[in-house]
Amino acid sequence: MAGFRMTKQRRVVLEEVQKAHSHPTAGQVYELVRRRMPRISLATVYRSLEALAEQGMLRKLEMGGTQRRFDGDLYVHQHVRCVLCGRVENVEVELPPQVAVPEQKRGFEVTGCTIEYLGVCPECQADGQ
Amino acid sequence: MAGFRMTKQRRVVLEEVQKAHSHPTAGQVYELVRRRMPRISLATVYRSLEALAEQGMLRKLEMGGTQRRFDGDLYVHQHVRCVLCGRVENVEVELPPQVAVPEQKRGFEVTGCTIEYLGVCPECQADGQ
DNA sequence: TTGATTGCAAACTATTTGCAGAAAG
DNA sequence: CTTTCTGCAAATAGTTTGCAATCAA
Repeated sequence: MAGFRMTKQRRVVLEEVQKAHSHPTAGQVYELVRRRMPRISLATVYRSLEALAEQGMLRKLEMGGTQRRFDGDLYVHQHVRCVLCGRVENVEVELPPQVAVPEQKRGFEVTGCTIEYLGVCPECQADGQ
Repeated sequence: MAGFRMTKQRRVVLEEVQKAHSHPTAGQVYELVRRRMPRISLATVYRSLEALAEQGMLRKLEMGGTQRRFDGDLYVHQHVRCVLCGRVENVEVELPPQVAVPEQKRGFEVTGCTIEYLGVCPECQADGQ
């Protein structure tokens, strides 16, 4: 449970998530990393993403949609997700305190608050026409 | 694509989601429905939930976590999700207009906004001690 | 050295699909 | 009747796990 080791694989996974300014899924990270390390396994990518998120070096996005996504940008922000293609982009939202501040709700000890906007991204708007 | 038929199976699925004041997953709905219709198949439950959501008779929750959840309560509200057990409860949140109102964001045509609180539910708090 | 990590393959979980027969309208 | 729906079984998609070999500290 203790010693986290920064292996070559984990370093590459981290770098790729950071420079992908998209919010890649594990599969997408795998494809990116594979260009530099063809022999890495998908399982290692999953385990690396998990371990890096646990270290707080990247963020695992807790949002709707089927697949999990990862974000190398640790600055606090919210997201818009395209309901058609699943693409996720950052948005700056002024969160008024009565929304943002974690508090007791229904007996839950609240630790976080996520705002997710849903919509149609520019590309899908174009495709739709 | 057109004619929706209210079959016996769909009626039971709808009733069970409505009276379960939890926010059941497809598997949970299957278990509930099976008590009244032992021969129903899981595939039918999935297809019924999908069809009923498409009719607007229940709501498919777009939120974090592994499994999809369904909500028979059509009144607008937000949710708290337990990060340990996945349980979801309703919360009333006053959404200030600058947060709630769909608008253009990053070129997206925004159609909705979800707020999800994350935390630890009372039961898991007790277990943790 | 020694516990943590990797690659591989197999296992799992949640969900979807093809199809022939059954039922709704 | 005709079209939609159901049950079953098989197929997918995404993610996780067991294990022996390998590597970081």
